[in-house]
Amino acid sequence: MDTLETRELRYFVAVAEELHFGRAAERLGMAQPPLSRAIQQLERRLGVCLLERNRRGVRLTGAGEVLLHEGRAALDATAAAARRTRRAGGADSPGGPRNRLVLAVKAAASHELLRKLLDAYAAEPDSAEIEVVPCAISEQEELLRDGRADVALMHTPWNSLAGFDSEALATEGQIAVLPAGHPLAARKTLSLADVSDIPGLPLARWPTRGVYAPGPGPEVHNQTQLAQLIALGRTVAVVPDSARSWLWAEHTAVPLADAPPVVTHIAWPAHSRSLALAGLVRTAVRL
Amino acid sequence: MDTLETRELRYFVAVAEELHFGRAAERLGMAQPPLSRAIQQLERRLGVCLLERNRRGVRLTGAGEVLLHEGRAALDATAAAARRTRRAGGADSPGGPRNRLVLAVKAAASHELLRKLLDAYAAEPDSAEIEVVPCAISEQEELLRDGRADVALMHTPWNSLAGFDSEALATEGQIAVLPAGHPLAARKTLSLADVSDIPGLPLARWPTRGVYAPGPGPEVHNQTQLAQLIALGRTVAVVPDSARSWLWAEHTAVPLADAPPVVTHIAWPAHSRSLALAGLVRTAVRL
DNA sequence: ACCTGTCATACCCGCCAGGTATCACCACGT
DNA sequence: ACGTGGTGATACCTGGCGGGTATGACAGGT
Repeated sequence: MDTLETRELRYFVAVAEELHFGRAAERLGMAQPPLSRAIQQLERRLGVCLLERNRRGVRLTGAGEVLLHEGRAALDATAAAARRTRRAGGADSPGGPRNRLVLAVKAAASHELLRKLLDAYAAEPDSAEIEVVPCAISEQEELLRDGRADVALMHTPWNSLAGFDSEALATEGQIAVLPAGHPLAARKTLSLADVSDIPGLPLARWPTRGVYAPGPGPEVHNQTQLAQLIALGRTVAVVPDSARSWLWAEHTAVPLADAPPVVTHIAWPAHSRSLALAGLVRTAVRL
Repeated sequence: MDTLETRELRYFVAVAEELHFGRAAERLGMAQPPLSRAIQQLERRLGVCLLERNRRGVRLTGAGEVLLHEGRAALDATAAAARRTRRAGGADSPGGPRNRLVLAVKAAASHELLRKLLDAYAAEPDSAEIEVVPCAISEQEELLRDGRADVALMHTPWNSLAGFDSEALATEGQIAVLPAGHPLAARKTLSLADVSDIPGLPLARWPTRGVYAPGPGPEVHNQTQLAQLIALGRTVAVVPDSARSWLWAEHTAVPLADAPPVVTHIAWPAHSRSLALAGLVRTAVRL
């Protein structure tokens, strides 16, 4: 009577994202009429109008927005249940695959810390196998939520720790990376205001979830591009202190006095009860 | 192919909790054979053995334990989606019911703070209606997770804030409540060690999720009972400072130097994006 | 051996999810 | 005004599967 089925949620989320029954049906691999009917039934069962069908297209109502957000979370949770159960399967078969943890990391971030963590954990008795999955920083939270990863190394303030349990592992300041010859490169320390508006040297822009914020600086999408553009005297960047390890001879790093500190956390789904995870976290906080 | 249906999760959780197909089927309002078949199908689709059926009963495998935990979380999330969508429905109908927030509080805890919060929020422009739901402290997290509540006043260290966003609102120490005539009642301050083992005056025991920890003290399940037993000289209790407001003349409160401080938080589901909630939180942190 | 309690199997039925064909509607062209 | 294309809704049919009843297989307790 009042239990939403996963199928209905999948259907609604597809329609709400496409705002078009035909395209949503195609994405779901089905015909359009049964999809229309399913959504109508969903609205009747919830006693709520989810979509506003006016001529030419569909719009979400307030309740529809709520169901889109909550439904995505619910679908993530069920997908996580399936994935984690599959991975746990066979763990009790004698001599079967070892319990395995999937660790999501932003590529090249905190790799010193990561190396130490992996070495220390592997030395522990009864340690599980760790599969390291490099991904974009904006994907880490999604991976944890839908069960593709069990634990992640995250960096505030870029990652949000909302909804996860976490332990802080390290704190570092931020530096401005300038072309070696630049006048400001001679300074002992700089402020954010100093570097945010240098004439002829705009701050580089990173994509956030695939889209670039508007601004004058060049769009970069990997660290090598950034390094080159700085070396060529075309841009400046603000990065955490540990990025010094990949700087070139043509770069100069100057500490930023007022930039927010970057904190590396180990984070995991709040309800997780895995012994292997607990061991990894214990190892991490002891580093 | 690989999407778990809500129905399957409901079935499995019932079986995993009962560890008995017959009783689980009865609880689900269905016959036992289709339930057996559904679980078998689930195991085949996941490619994982969830239950160990030996003679006489059923036991969970490791994968089964994982699915029980993760499945409960997923079911909570879908139930929350349905409830919150229903409540959001009608909010856009002109002149319809105001947007409403459900606030879960432990009965009688932080009632001074609660009163100030409700008054201050009601004075805000565009404030939503607040429905206050009193409940046991162990139920608050469940209410937030399955959508019966939108926000809660929680108290560390008794509540766990795992999986929620929160803001700390107030910190208070703890006091020992003694019978007025007791020798220790003359002391200016006490330590936990002082009160944990007073001859003839054992610490009262509160239920945690309905069950009492073993121990010598009397079992109490509400504040009036506790007050009376203390007044009769049968027990001692350790409570937060704000509990002074309900003490009797026959009680004496003595501060505890080494008890962990009690922090009152306002907490809400981490993914929540409600404007009304944001307003309430803003009001709360300004108090 | 018997009975008892457990879960699995066999078989049947009715419902509903999904497909196809079509309609109703509106915004466009001209 | 009139087609025309593209939208979501309706009508109707069918197959699969979720669910019920009856029964089997098997292990313990007596």
